[in-house]
Amino acid sequence: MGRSRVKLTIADKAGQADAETRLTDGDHQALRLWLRMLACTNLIEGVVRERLKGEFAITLPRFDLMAQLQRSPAGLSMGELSQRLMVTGGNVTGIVAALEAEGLIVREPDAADRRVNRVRLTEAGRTSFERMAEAHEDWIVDLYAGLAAEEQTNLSELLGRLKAHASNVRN
Amino acid sequence: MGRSRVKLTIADKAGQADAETRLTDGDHQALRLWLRMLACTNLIEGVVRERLKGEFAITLPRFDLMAQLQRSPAGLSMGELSQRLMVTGGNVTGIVAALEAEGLIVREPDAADRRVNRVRLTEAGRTSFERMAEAHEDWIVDLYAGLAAEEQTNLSELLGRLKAHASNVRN
DNA sequence: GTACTATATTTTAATCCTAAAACAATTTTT
DNA sequence: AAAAATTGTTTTAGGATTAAAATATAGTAC
Repeated sequence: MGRSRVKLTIADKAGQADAETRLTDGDHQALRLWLRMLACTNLIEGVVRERLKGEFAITLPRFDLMAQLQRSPAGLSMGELSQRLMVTGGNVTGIVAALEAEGLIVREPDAADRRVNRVRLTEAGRTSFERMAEAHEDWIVDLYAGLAAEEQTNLSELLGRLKAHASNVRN
Repeated sequence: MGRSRVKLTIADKAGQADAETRLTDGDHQALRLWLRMLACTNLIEGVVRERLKGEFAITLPRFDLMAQLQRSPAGLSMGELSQRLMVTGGNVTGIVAALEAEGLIVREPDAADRRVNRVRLTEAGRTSFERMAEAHEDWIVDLYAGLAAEEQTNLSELLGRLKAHASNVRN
């Protein structure tokens, strides 16, 4: 298990890119690969954030929360949102408060269980989200258009195996 | 350019994983691929953050900043750190202040240009970082061990092409 | 040499995020 | 039914992040 010095930059905002340029000879293949993967992901996520903000004046977390609500027209509790978004409850509280202030969602106490707050999109929120989601999917399709369909399948398969293995390692 | 409804969860903490499970038939291949990629990256980054915190009581941004300093023994200015980490100056100010308070780095005014603050690792910081960096590289190698060397090369090549294309799209 | 401009850094206000504590309401135990 | 345990949500304290404003110093133009 030879170990070389690690040279890395992990943070990599969409604005500029290239954590990789920091690497030196002698670094492990896996480390190089990781930095390249991180650079890719940050690049794409940065584009999405930038455009959501520039074209729709919304942040990614708020967009994600609205996406969950759109898929559950009957509404979701704070706890369900927390699970689906895989963030803490306190975090959901803040994002919901912001979206509610903008009139995109409403929050009403559950009749059956008074501990529960039920959240759903307003009509304005639903309309607004639909427009954003269309644009979002187009952006992603364009960003990945550099790879042919077969290559995308190939990439997906490799990532699936990586994810499966890494999930085990985590525990 | 057919558009289907977008169903997605982007946030994906290391603790649980799987933004993908939120997808429905009819979503574009690129969107599915993107969510899988995001899930992978978040999984691995989560493991790294968790272990850095658990085993070394340090955050990832602080680790990254120390990594830059280790590669520049003569020290770096705040602005150079900002460029290399690809974050804003205000962000660097905060991280540097925290690391300085822990005695891992020092910050001293530049003799030639009094606007400049020069930052470098202390001896304690250097020793500490070396131990962490070794562990870090081992973690990454293990996390990627589910893919054979050839597959890692293949993955790296695909990501390289993706990054090149997406970089163009961004502008 | 004074005024303008450019550069380096810090500060401020906003957002996002977590972990842990505090609260409130429901359910279970006894 | 009272006490205990569980569950859902919010609050608090600590980080990380950005954009934009404020400071401080350096360099340029006149």
